[in-house]
Amino acid sequence: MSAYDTNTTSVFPLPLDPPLPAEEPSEPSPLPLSPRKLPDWLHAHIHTPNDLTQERHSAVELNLATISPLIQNAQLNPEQLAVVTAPAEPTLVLAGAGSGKTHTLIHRVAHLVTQGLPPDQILLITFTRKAAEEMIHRTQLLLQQHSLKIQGGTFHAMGLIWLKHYGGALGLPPKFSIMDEDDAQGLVHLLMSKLSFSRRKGFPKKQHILALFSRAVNTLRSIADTVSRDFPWLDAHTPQLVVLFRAYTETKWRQHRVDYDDLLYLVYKLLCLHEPSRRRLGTHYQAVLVDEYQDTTKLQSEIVRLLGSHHHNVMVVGDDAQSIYGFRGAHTKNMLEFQDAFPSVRLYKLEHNYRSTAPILTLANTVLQDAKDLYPKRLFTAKAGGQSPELIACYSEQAQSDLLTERILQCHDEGIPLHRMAVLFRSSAHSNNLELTLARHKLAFVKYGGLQLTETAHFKDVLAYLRAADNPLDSNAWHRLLLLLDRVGPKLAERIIATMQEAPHPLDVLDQVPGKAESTIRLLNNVIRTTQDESISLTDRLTFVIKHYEPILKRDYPEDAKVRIEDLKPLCDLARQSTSLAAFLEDLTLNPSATSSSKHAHPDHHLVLSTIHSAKGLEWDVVFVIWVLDGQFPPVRSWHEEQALEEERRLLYVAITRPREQLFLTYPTEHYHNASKQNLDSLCRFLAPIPDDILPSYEMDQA
DNA sequence: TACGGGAATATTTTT
DNA sequence: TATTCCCGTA
Repeated sequence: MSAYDTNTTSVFPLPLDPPLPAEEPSEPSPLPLSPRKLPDWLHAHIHTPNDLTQERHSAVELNLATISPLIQNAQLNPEQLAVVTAPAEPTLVLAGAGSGKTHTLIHRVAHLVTQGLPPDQILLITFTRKAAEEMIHRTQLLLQQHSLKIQGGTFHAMGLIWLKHYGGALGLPPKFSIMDEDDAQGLVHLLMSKLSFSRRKGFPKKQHILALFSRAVNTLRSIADTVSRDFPWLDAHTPQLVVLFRAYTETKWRQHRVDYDDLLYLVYKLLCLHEPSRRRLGTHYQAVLVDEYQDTTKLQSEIVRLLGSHHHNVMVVGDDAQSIYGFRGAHTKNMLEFQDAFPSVRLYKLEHNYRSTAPILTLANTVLQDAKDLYPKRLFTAKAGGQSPELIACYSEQAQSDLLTERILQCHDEGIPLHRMAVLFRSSAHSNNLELTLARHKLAFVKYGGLQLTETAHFKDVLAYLRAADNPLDSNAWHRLLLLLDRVGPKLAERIIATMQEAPHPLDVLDQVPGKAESTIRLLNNVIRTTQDESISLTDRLTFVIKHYEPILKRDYPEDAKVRIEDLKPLCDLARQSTSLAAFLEDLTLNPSATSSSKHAHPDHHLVLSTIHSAKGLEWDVVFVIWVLDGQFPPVRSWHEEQALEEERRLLYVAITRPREQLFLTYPTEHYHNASKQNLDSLCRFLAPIPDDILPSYEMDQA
């Protein structure tokens, strides 16, 4: 950590600069119109199987002497070994689904360590929390004591760490808090009404506005540009959106708060503009490894580029066929553009699938063969035999749930533990009926991707106390708290918050609010002051807050107040592990699953329900994909957008490549779609043209 | 200005 | 289908 200690105080003149120019910047070069055509450089670096053979031999001979037993024992195939022992230069690894990507990456880390690179100078970044956890965990298993020092996590988690140490150079205060999605929406909503951009005149909803802002930041484009590119139907509101974005940015900054995108954007800005920081970070990390690179946004790939600008020892791993975060600004072309950042890039491919049986892989390849804009790649497996996947038409949603329950129990009886089976679906709500049915049969399950405990009202309320204590400028927290009080409504709350923002001692303002709510506001203030008291243990403070909140909870939720109080218990357990209030809150916003993980400490005997997005990188013996009904998957709104449809196809590909042994695809043959007022009755369009010998289909009997 | 009732609406996916 | 937003009333 020594590299962090010095020179964080130098002031770089960048105070209230909004992240993006309000005026049009120089136009980035437009996308090539025929993205089907692959860039020339890609061909230049393609290793045909023959090339690979030569490459791998030289790699083996060169490095065998220095490879530790760790790597020799790892049973890497030649392609993987080539990646593991690749020279320290820009490297792009195209790794197909189930090709041992993580396995390869962690052995690459082991290789670097055995080559003498200090573990704390290796940076391992991924895009999702789950992938990060998995990778760090497996690295620890492999490297034991060394791994503790390896720097790794999600882009956002790393961003936070860097900003804490170097953010001062941007004028960022040493202490700032992180906004979650809800906070961001609340703030946008507030500013909208302040600026009287009423939704009446067709002004977009806050979710959409935020999506737009996020897109702009993640693609490094101006608001106006983003509107015309990605949100053309909002064109009439561009001037207001620009004003709103600036207000949003300035308010965040004034309140010492950063949203998810800021965690990346500010790092980007720091690396761009503050040479000392760039040099320090760039030389500190001697090797940068990025997983799931296909899900990287422009903003993230720029950070990678800047981090590697000194040593060029950057390895990125990904699979363009599994790029499923386009809605967040990721694009398959980001993967191909790696060359722009590092012209001397070498390309490696991992196409040997170790996960699935041949019939499953054939189906996966078939789904992908009509895909557009993808790097040509065909997975193969040595796992011969295996059962064909099955497509099963059910006559209703309930029938689908019943069928699944039956099959799951059947597999369970055949000796497959519950946690080695998973049900996957396009969107979270698709599992609602199934969840009820499973519960009726007393089948234990965990769900990834649904409404988390952290998103429930009572949870957010309690958190608001902690957040207000941690950062008295946090207007969302105060808004929430003040509205819990009787006789305080939006107007009064807003007035109080506005006064607090200006005051040198914000909390003192609360003691001087005249009017009917005077005493309750004072009481609230006392609670906050106590919560700030670092001499009391965090757990005790939390217990104190909950005690104060209890009567309010009983008032607002008289029916299930007891259940909700029970809900809050795990929070106390979690608090015990945190060193400070600030650390606790950070952990909670960046890692909300920590709450559920304590709740499901042993998901060992639980069936897994998951959105396909959350399932990426994971595998099970048996996988059921439900709701493969055109209109649900792919959703109706993607029907007329080619790009969106392509992403849906890749999403299906991700789902199909999850199982090791058995794959079932099910759908109800008929379902009324409320939003579009039409009846959905056809099979998912990507599966419909597939012949029976690849995907045998069955019809469920009427009960 | 707080609050409750009724109507409109649009409905992913993650950090 | 469930939320979210708007408006009228106390």
